[in-house]
Parts: sequence; structure tokens; C-alpha cells
Amino acid sequence: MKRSELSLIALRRILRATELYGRELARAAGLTAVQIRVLQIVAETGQSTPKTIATRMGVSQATMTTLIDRLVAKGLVDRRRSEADRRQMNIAITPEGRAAIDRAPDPLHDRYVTAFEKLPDYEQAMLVAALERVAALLDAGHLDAAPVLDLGDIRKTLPEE
Amino acid sequence: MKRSELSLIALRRILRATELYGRELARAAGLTAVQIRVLQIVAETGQSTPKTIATRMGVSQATMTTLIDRLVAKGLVDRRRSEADRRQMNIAITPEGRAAIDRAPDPLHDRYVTAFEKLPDYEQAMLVAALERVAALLDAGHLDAAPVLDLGDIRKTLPEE
DNA sequence: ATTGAAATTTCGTATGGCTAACTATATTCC
DNA sequence: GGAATATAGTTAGCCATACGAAATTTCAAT
Repeated sequence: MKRSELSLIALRRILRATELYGRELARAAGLTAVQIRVLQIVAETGQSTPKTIATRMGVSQATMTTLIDRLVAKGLVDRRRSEADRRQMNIAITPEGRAAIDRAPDPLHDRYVTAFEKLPDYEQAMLVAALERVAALLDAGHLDAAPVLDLGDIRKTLPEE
Repeated sequence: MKRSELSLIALRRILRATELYGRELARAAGLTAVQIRVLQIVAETGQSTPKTIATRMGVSQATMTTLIDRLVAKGLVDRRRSEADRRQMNIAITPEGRAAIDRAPDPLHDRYVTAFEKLPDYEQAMLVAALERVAALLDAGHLDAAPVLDLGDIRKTLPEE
């Protein structure tokens, strides 16, 4: 079997594991994976506008409105109209929201990080390099579709330069 | 920054790229990503029961019923009652279903594979080893690996604004 | 023959996603 | 200054996906 195929199979295992585990955690936390993700973004940035969060997550503004609606209904975030530009809303996390996040850690984080940090140093370095390489290969097809660009660490280099 | 964090960031880039790609693919093919995945599983195994497919995709039987309903309505698969055990249904792909799979364009996949195969041999080997390692870390505790590309509802995230 | 387990479907409901249309505010430019 | 345009957000309506609970049919074991 070609190595490209082997790599695709491994990728699929990664995607599946992530998805399934994400659902487990979501159930446990009483929140959906998407809701947790929104909460995390808000928590991490302190305050965000719906537009920003939507762009970052790759969904439409309208979808973000309904997601925020639910989080507001649960009391996990609140909306405040911006003073600077009154067209904008600022979404901020509430203490309850923070508590919810602490209760529901990053789906990838728990199981994976612990195992990862037990690996010998050289292997950790290899994994990081490999994952970044693969991410670059996958990102390369998407320059148009991904409105969110992050800066320093993207290597969009394709082989053979 | 810890290497575990770096690896998480890269993983999220991979997940996000895959998900965005899945939506593109779905639009282009006139099928949703999940529908394509069901089709692929059926095609690959020749025949499957709803239970088998549901387990393999990590969704409930009830959900699988509605997915199959849609595919049947489109004429891409058909249901046949099993002779061996008449409680079961066998789901089989139709010629139209096969055509739909073949028609489904695969831009990112192509790009990824093409780019991958241009890498020097030692790097290909490293990537496969690394991906399999990561998959194992994430899989731990889970049962079976899915040989079908998971285009479902995957959480996405990017490290920076 | 009865009882219990298994495979599937049906039903009701929630979530997540989209587009299009609308309101309100900002900006631009004559 | 005011009309035209652009931007941020919400509302409304649609569809796909996901679940649990209950119903149905069939098989298996007592």
C-alpha cells in the first residue's frame, strides 16, 4: 500500500477519535462541542464580537447569533452593545460560563496531552514537525476558503522548492 | 510553548482544514459529507446493515435510518431484507450510488496526496509513523478505527485571531 | 409457548447550518 | 448636509443531523 494511503488512514483515525471523544465530553458537560468552542473563544479573547467568532469558526453570522442565543439563555455569556461602534455587540463570558469551561476541558486536551508528554523528547519533536507538515499540506488547498489567517507559524511550503 | 501545545495547534489546523473541505465537497457533489461517508462505507463493504454502519460512524441507529432514507430517496442505495435474519436490512449501493461516489470531486484529497507523494521517502515514512502514533494516542480507549474519511461535525479552531 | 433480546423504524424534539431580508448604525462622497 | 453605500447583527424560514423513547418484527432460549 502506498504511504499516502497509510497516511490518509491514520488521518481518518485521528478525525474519528476526535469527533467521538468530543461528543462524549459534550454530553458530560451538558453543552455541545460547538457551544464549548464558542465559550472557549470568548474566554480566551476576553471579549469578542459575533462576527469575529463566526469568522474564526468558519460559520455564518446568522449561525453565530443562534449559538450565542443559546449560551445567553444558559447564562454562560452576555451581550453588551459596544460604545465605540454601536453597530457591534460585545460578547463576554460570565462566571457561570467560566465554570462551565472548567468543567468541560478541551476534548483533545485531556487524553492526548497526558500521553504526549510522556513521550521522549525526540519523539515529541518529530510529532510536532510531522503534524505541522500535514497541516500545511491540507491547508494548501484551502487558501481561499479559510478567511482566518494565522500568522507566524504557517509553513505553506510544498516540497521541491 | 510546550510541544504538546504546538501539536494541538497543528491538530486543530488539520481538523479545521478537513471540515471546511468536507463542506466544499458536499456542495460540489450535491450530497452532504455524512451522506458521502455512508455511501463510501456501503460501497467498500458491499453490503452493510444499518446497525453496522451506525456503529462504525458513531451515530445512533435512529440517525442512520434517516440518513439511509435520504440515500434511498435519491436512489443511491437500496434496502433489502436479509434472508438469513429477517430482523435485519441489507443496505447495498446502486449503480447510481457508485457513479455519485466517482463523481464526487476530491480537490483537497488530490492536493494532499500529490503533495505527499512528492516528499522524499524518509519524510513520507516519518509522516506515516507520526500520524499513526498520534492516532494511537487519541484512539486509546476507543474501539475500532474508521477507514472512511470523517467529514462530519468536527470542531474547528485556530490558535490566533 | 412464552419470554426476552435484537434490529429496525417511527415519532418527537433539539441543534447546527445556510440564505435572504430586515434594522440600525457608520462611512463616503457629492 | 444629505443621499448612497457599507457593515454588524438579528429575524425568519428551510433542511440535515442527532438523540431517546416507544413500537414492530423476528429470533433465540427456556
